[in-house]
Amino acid sequence: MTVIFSKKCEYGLQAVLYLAAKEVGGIVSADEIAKKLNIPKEFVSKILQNLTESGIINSKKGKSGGFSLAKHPANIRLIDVVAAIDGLGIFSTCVLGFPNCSPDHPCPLHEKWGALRTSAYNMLTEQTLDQLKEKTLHKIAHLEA
Amino acid sequence: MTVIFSKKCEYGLQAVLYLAAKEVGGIVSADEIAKKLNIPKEFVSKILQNLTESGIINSKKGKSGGFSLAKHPANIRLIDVVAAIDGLGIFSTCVLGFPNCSPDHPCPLHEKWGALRTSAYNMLTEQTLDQLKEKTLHKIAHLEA
DNA sequence: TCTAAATCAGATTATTTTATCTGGTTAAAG
DNA sequence: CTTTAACCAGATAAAATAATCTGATTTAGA
Repeated sequence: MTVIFSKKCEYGLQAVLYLAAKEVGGIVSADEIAKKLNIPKEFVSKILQNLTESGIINSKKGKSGGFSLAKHPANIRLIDVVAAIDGLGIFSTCVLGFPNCSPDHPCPLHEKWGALRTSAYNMLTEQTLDQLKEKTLHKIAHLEA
Repeated sequence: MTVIFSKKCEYGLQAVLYLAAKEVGGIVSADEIAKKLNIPKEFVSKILQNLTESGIINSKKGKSGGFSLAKHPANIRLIDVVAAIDGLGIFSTCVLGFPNCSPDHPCPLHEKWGALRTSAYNMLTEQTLDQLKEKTLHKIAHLEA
């Protein structure tokens, strides 16, 4: 099998989208996120810790604690989450795994893949959490089915 | 880090491109492929065996044996190699890892990602080994640098 | 015929990724 | 002040991927 984002990154994206779909500033526990998204709790907790270190979300300790977005959802782009978890290597390394793939020594797919990759990068840069709120709410509503 | 194709698939693509860059019908040993592409020999051997089972390449045993394309390079598409090694799951599973991602219950990126994914699929379907021969030769020429 | 060079098949090892566990710290609420 | 529900930190385990090893078989050529 092949992958675009690591599981960590997929879960991280799901989690921040979930946070954004709740009220702004709302605090949500890792337990709730894990249950609603069907993600292993311990795993998502670790990911949420990472995102807290990255400054994308805030954490509140102690009883009735949990996580909330660190910025307004209009100011959190999907690419920020990807960069924090998987890094941006996917947008620069050679799709065929050739070394030194560059305009000077391009791999056979350099141009064609580069164009697609740029489109993907731009899309992830344009899409912010607030723009996806409605769609996220719809998706979440159908998760138990 | 994140990945598009598995290492197996990257190496497999490199290997068939290499075979196509050599004369049609030419036989190349796993050893040569491994050395030229800087791929672990035992690993690429296994991959070449897989591609032989898939009918993409032929193998010849014994002394002066090796591998050659099973069809004319104009009839081998990159998507064929990807399908044989990684499968086509990447073109159907949800980029965010949500379950049941479909037109009925789309994830927040369903449409936008779907468009990009289709472009990628089409590109890999259109590109055949012969079309990439010149570019492959150029890339190979600069691999030792 | 014998040897060398190659593929083939299956097992094994190493590394990375994914997931879990254990115990500690924090803080709200009674 | 004590309990409880949460995050936190680091270790560990499990699974998947990447890589290697061992020995067998095949075949061209001296």
